[in-house]
Amino acid sequence: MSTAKHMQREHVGVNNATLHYLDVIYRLTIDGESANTTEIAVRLHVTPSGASVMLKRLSERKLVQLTPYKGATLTAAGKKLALRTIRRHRLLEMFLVTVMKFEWHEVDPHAHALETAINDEFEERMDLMLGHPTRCPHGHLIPAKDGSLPKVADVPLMDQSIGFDGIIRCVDTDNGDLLKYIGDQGLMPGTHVHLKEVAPYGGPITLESDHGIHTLGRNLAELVYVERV
Amino acid sequence: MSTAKHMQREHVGVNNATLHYLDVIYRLTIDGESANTTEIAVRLHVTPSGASVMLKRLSERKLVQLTPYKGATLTAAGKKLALRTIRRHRLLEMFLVTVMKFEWHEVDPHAHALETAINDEFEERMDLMLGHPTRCPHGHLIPAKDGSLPKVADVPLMDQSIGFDGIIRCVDTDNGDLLKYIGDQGLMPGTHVHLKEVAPYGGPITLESDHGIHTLGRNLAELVYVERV
DNA sequence: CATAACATTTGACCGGGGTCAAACTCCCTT
DNA sequence: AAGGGAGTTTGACCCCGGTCAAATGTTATG
Repeated sequence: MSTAKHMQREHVGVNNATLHYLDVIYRLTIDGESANTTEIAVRLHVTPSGASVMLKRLSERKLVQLTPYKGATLTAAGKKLALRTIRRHRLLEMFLVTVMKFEWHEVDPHAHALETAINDEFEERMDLMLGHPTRCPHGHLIPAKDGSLPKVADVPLMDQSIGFDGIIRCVDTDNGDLLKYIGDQGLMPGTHVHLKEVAPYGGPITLESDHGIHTLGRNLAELVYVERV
Repeated sequence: MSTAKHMQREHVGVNNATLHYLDVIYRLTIDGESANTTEIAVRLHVTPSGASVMLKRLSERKLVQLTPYKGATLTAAGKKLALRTIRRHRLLEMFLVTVMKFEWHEVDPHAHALETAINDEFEERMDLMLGHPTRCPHGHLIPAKDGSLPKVADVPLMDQSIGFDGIIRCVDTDNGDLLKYIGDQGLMPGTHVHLKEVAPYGGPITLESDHGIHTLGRNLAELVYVERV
């Protein structure tokens, strides 16, 4: 009878904690590897033992495929929920920036808190207002309603050689400080960049953009994905 | 360290369930009476025994003043949290209608799901975008940041006599069906109405507005609050 | 190949928010 | 004043998501 309850969890056992686990496991298994317990625990700020117990529960709920002592992957059902959460997260980030005028380095925590609180109608209203965006403000892909991801030509900036010309497509971090620093230099998705120099032995790289010359440490440069023009 | 965790609960023990209890108790004690366990339970879709246990916990946390077998009221701390939740709920409703173009009969469940997920920054951003509104779309007062409520001259439509002229200020229900019905007739806050007739023995009333003549059953008419012009 | 180092799981426990059934208060009526 | 019925609380129990310490599995290394 409770409309409110209906909105908070449509399937029994699919609640905030569950969705956050699935989300993290999805990210850790994108590369095809299975996710190990400790890594999951770290990302969720939980002890490995706690994560271990939760993983067992998730596998009983058929959301996770668990091989004890080996690792976890998502089942089809789990992946679907993970992609839904990620879609909501990224739509929310876009919404927060575009509609509510938050800055790109502020939005991740808000989106995280909201991603498990909204429902289909809210998700669709955002999608509509934003004109069906395919990327979040940081350039991550927004899964479609059916879970599919657009094909893109993003490549790591650090795989390119000197002289490369391209457009920034994604800055792959949720660390607000780093994002603010990078954003303050105008190095956001859409910016045209030219790779001028790569210092040896893990040294900094030098980029040129419309906003001038930028020197980025290797750790920052590794977050940047580009598309060749 | 977890930013996300920080955003979800700033004080230990103040979580969704707690806030929803405080919210309900606040509403039940506005009239000065103390709230009885069964009524709280009904509103939260919980058994009276469950509510009883929770009330004890809330009183241990000094959010509720509990007199066993008598009833509950809020402490200053509990009231503050309740008012914050109500402020967020009503700002959200306003936001959903004004910015996201939801209809007034759709927004309550959304706002309910979101009211415990947002934080100060989000609340303030909405408040700013909306120009510091003092009422939600249904006309309920939005508590200020400090918990204070604006003084208003709302009176029940049903306390007025035939010939009364005034402006609808509030439609006091969260029932979507009723709201849709009432809204479809244009009887929303701001509408000028003239009380033409009151049928005896709990019969319907007849109103005149810019949209024409309306006949409302007593139960609906009792939800309407007006300001004399 | 044994063993150390590390990752993982288990076991005992906790708090939170529920359930149901039984016991208890309160208060109204006879 | 005594009962009875409604409302409330308690007790025993449940699931969920955690903790810590101990046991166990896996793997790399000398």
